Amino acid sequence: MASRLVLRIQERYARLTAGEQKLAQLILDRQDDILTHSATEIAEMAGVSKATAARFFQHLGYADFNEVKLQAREERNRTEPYGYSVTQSEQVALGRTIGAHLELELKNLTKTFEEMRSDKVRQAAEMIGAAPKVWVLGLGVEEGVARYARLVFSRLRHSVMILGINQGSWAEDLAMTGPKDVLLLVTLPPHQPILKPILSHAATSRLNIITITDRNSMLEAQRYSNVVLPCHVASFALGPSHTTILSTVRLLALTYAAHAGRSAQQRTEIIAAIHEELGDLY
Amino acid sequence: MASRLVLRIQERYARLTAGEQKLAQLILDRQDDILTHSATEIAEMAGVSKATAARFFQHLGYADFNEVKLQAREERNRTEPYGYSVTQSEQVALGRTIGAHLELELKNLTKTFEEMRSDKVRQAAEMIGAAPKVWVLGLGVEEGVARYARLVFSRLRHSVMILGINQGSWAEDLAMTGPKDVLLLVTLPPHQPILKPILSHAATSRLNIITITDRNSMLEAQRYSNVVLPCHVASFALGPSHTTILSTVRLLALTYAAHAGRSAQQRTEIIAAIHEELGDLY
DNA sequence: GCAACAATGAAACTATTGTTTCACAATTAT
DNA sequence: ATAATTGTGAAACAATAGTTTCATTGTTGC
Repeated sequence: MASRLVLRIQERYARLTAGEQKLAQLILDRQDDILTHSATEIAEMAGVSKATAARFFQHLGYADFNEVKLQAREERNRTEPYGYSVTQSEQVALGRTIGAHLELELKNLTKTFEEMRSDKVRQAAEMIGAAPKVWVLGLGVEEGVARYARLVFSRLRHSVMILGINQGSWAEDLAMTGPKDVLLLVTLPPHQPILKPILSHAATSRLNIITITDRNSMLEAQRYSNVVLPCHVASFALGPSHTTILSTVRLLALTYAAHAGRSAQQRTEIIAAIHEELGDLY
Repeated sequence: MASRLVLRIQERYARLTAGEQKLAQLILDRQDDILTHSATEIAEMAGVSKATAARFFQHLGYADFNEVKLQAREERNRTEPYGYSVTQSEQVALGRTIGAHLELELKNLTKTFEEMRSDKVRQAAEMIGAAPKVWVLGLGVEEGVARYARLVFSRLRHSVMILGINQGSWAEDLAMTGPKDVLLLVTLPPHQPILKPILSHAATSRLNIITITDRNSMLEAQRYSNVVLPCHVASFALGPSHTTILSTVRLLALTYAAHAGRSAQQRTEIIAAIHEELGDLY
């Protein structure tokens, strides 16, 4: 970091006075502190007076401390980098249920994304980009997906919230919505009746509605939505499959991330850093 | 890095004045400069007056610039040693996004289920069948999936509950667990530290643990789990893909439904009837 | 068009940082 | 020992950085 300075210190270290050696040692140990700390702070940390510190840098050949700071800054302006990779594979084994399940899920995914209109996805991403707040709503089984969506998007932008996070808080939450806000709605049959009044209020508040739903509900959804992203949700049992729904949420998030560019990426990095700070293990 | 500051700026960016946006942009572009440059210098670089800069930081909620500097310094000390584990999403050219996304998700699904051992899945289903209670646990992003799983399984059997449904309720919930109960754990990196004590308690309580995780975490998971169902979760960005995770939850539920037979089917019918009674629309 | 209001930079003002002076203590040479 | 020399911190001083005030310029709503 502060290489010139360090070299100079090393060269003269033996001949430095006691107080100066304290300063020198501190700087050798924590080179970056020159960039971020004032001479006064460095003096304090080393346990010497400001006067000694001022003289120290002069003895090293600098006109004043400012020259030290500028040189260190200049030297630092040659650094960056990172990389990353993903998962691997292994063996094969099979069971009848598994095979059938896989087949159906693959078919759902393939159909869904082959039919998906990229212009609609982009339009949705742009709406999210322009929204002061983004509200996510999923009732019943879809609540899980909604929470997932909210977390994924909140890594990419600010002000992403679950609508009605507390039972019966509809009124309070709806009161906070405003024009251009986006409502990301995830809904599959059975559609719950409470949805109607909520959507009606959303229309009045001039929210933009993005609906992720199944193909059969698509026409219905188009009546109240700005953008509909329809999915194939065929399933043997347990009601519709949410696998494709979740995948579509991810596609939308990916598209938004590409749309938002640097800002989204920065946010992601910061959140990863906070995770590290919290001690989360990768 | 000046993460808090950047988050705060992102949140308010749209509402900032022209001069403040110049400052904001500069800081977003060159986050480290907060550490090394004076407010005066930053103001100059942004092309605004010192006054505007001073006001800017106050509007962001800081008492003075010194507070900004100190916070940035502190964060740097916490996070500097590590790199960021974020995928370079960059240009998955916008038009190509859907295709690339589909391709990756298909690959994840295919690999996952081709490698999945049907005996393990059946064993897990049987454990669920024999359990007095089933607890579902997913932290962070996995919480959404956990809630989904809980709802899907609660349509098939009684006593399926989220573990720690209320923040900080770990102790109360864990106190309710008993031998032979099943803990269905969904966890992907970053694995949160709180998991450890919970699993340790679970072991003591003789819970059977079924873990759904990624292949890389598999070995680790085997140490504390009775059954591990590993998934491929490769992703361009946004952290691991949960699509396969969700699909595996469904596979497990399907397998359990087949295992439980008539009892599960009855329950599903009853719940459908209740939905109708509530007026939900199919 | 014209109030009312918000945003801004210049400059006054305050706080902080950095340098120099000076008195004195510690060391060295004689 | 004692004088000369060197290192040091306190404090005076100087230079900068940061904040606030105030007049001016836009902007918005009517």
